[in-house]
Amino acid sequence: MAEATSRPARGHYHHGALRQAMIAAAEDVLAERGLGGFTLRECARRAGVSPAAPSHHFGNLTGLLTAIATLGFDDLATAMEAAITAAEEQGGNRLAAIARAYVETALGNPGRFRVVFGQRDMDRLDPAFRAAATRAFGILVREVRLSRGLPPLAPPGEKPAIHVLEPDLPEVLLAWSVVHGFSTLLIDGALDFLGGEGGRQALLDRNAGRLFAMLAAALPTAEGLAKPSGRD
Amino acid sequence: MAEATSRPARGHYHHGALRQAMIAAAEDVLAERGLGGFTLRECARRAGVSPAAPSHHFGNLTGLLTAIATLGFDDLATAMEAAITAAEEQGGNRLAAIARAYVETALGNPGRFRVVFGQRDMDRLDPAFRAAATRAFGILVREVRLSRGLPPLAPPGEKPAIHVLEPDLPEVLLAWSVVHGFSTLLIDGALDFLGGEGGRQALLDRNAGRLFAMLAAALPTAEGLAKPSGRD
DNA sequence: AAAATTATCTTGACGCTGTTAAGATATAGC
DNA sequence: GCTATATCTTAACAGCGTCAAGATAATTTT
Repeated sequence: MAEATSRPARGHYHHGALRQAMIAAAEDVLAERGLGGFTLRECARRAGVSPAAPSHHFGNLTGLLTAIATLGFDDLATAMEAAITAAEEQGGNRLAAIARAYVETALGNPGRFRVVFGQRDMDRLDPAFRAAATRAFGILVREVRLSRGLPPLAPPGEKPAIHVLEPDLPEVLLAWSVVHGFSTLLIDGALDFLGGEGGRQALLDRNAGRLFAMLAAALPTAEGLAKPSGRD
Repeated sequence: MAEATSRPARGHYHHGALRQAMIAAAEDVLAERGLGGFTLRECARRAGVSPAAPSHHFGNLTGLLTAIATLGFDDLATAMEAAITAAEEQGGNRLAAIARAYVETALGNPGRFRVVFGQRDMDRLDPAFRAAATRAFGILVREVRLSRGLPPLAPPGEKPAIHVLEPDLPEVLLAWSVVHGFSTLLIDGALDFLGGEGGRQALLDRNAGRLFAMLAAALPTAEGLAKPSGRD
């Protein structure tokens, strides 16, 4: 689909919007063939340009993958925030909601998820990528703290200072590890031997409830400190 | 190192022990260059044979990676069992011990760990691989049940029937997800932005204690049920 | 408006990869 | 000692990412 986002106007030269066409092609290839079947030449082919063309926009393959990873991380954050909104309205557990959104996103496009977490060369120090990563991480930190009855670290909009959250780090790591681990185990096929009907999605549907409920219950609530009294 | 496990006796033909030489070379390459820098030709080069030679022993690259993955899974299981033994003698928490062993193994050779979990084409249905995977999974299931005060599913030595452990599946998934997620986040560099002294190993050392303690505490103990009656 | 500059894309080539077919050589069986 | 089989080499193939050089389009300058 999205043949090339815009055909070469007349001749062969000057695609015009190659950067976004390459990204669109890359997303398609990742969705169709996964990360293993992903090649720069195939993306260029779909965008209707020569293999050397993308170098002007991304430098090299690493640059393209970094761009994809940035978008992927952004979608991850967006999916989590949407899940929070939905949970707020329907009164569900917020932490379980973002956990579900995280795994669902990974399962929806495993190739892309693998790019986000650097299963192939990419630049983790790229500013845009770091910004997307920081945003998603900030959501997780905030929700973990809320789940424990603690106020957010900073007013929304500001990026959280990294060293400030040190005290909560183990709790955040627990939450992230659970959702990330479950995601990777699922998409890498490590759980396929469990069989059952419906494949991986069904495995998620069957176990997500209890799994994330245990996660939420595992985070120790801060009782005596701060304003809000913890329940339990 | 381990130049070729045994030099070509005289002429160029007939290495003699190519299979194990290839595996040794592959382990070296994975340790040195990681999965991204891993190639079949480089392994063949180190083993002192032509690029086409390994095909008689492994079929193709997938076959070699499957063999490596099998050994990797076996080592994972061995490390976990050794950790249990150590924890028994020193009175530590058994579940925390195998969790630590799992992450430590992953961090010790990330390239190999990635092969085990199929970041590159391999045959997950290979009998030897499945046996190794089942063994490691069996250890995890047993320890999760012990941690909850439940008896093992089957006498040691017999392979656990998969569908029997269904009731405990969420708990097992929680444990596996935590250790696997923490491992992959570490080796993929997703936590590097947290900075701190000592890098990833230090990050593990600093957080493993509370992280795995929370995991152990999160597994609900089976208090009154005794017999294998379903609960909840 | 014409010319010069810059950005963009093509062509062609390089060394690398995994895989295959055909031939050479060593080991094992008879 | 001859034959059969397993093992390895050589040579070639297509596909990969990348680079240098040249062609073309868009933009800016004059």
